[in-house]
Amino acid sequence: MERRTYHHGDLRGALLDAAESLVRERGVDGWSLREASARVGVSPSAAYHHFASRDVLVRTLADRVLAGLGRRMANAAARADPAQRVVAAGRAYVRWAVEDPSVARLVFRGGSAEPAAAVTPHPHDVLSAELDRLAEAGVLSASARAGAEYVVWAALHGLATLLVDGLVHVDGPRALDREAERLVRTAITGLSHEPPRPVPRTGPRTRRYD
Amino acid sequence: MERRTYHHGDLRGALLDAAESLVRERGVDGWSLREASARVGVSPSAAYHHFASRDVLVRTLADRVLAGLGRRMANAAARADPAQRVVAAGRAYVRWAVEDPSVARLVFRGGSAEPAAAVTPHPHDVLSAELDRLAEAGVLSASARAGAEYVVWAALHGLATLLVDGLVHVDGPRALDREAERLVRTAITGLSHEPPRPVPRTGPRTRRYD
DNA sequence: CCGGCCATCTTAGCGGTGTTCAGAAACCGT
DNA sequence: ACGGTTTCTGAACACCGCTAAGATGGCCGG
Repeated sequence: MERRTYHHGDLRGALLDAAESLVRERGVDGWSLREASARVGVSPSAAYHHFASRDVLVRTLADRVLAGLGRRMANAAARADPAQRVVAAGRAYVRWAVEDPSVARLVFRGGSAEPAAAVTPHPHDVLSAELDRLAEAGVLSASARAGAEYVVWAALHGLATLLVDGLVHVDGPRALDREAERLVRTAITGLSHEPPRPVPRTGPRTRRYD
Repeated sequence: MERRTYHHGDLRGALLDAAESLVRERGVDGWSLREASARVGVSPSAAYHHFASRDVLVRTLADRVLAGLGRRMANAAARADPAQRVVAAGRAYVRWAVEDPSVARLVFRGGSAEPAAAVTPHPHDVLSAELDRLAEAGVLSASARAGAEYVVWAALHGLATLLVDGLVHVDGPRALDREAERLVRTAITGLSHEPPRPVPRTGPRTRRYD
């Protein structure tokens, strides 16, 4: 990490980058702020002019990384066969987690830097959008659609975390995709066969990765 | 923490108890081994005669706590209406997590003290048993039954972790139960409407909380 | 009853951590 | 050229996990 000037230029961004590498290499907590500073070529205390604490650094990084997941899901849905959009988004979710488990753990751990963080597009929202399509297409009734994003999200998130934490193991990307697809397919057909409810469901509230 | 003898008697157990309280009070990582030792009334280094490291202490505690969840699920299923057994077990899973989020995070984080830990009954196994009942009752075909534990488990685990990590919020225990029930009902009906597969599915492997 | 053994606990200390704070260094507008 | 401001440094504090060497006292053979 060469540095020709006394002032760094973009120390804040560089620290986030270093932290992301360290998370990837050694896990969410397997590194120190001092180490990240050293990697950037700066004294330990320099970081405190950009982040109030190590924890804020980590949570800011989590926010930054989460947006990438949302984009990946949206892209996957966009380039998929119209009948497969949700499935594609779901597959992207768990693939992302498995490809980079440490970073995924970082994000899943929750706790955002800014409460009103504008993470766009948020995974929850791309799931919601796809389910809206399904409702318009008539495969989901109004009552089944209400809160449906939470059942799909829960299923995906569950598989992703079980894999990422090593609680469950699948061998190979093919099997992984199959499992993710089965999950969202099961959820969708389950929802579509749901007995109609009198009052539209409300479901959980205040989704946030914050 | 009085102590009349120089030797403690059951320092190992006392340390696990102290650690469990500390996890409950301040989160999985919001405490130090020194603090747990002090709470038990013992010098910091005493712990190292019973646990190779702080990490081993924590993972041993996780094992101990996990068995409680399995028992709760089994009990809930046992005392439930026969048609509601899986639902009851699932409800127990997410209730348990929400009632004691820090401890749940501890368990969910994974990593066991002994790889071959005989955690009985394991949550995965009680889910499996209930799905076997459903298969016998004919609501699940053989191909739908194969690997179904992972679908249900993933859904439950996803909701539990989303709640525990504060990524979603439901207000009140009623809403919580409703959500958990919807999840497993959706999964079951989704699985029961699954198009039959030629070869019985294999599904993920090596379930373990270790 | 006693002496010694040995598991158990303690004291002291090492290297490393997050964080603070006073001051040096370089950039920037005038 | 210079003063003010931003940005980084150096030293220090309290605490951490962990180790090594020694004190303590329950226990067992005599």
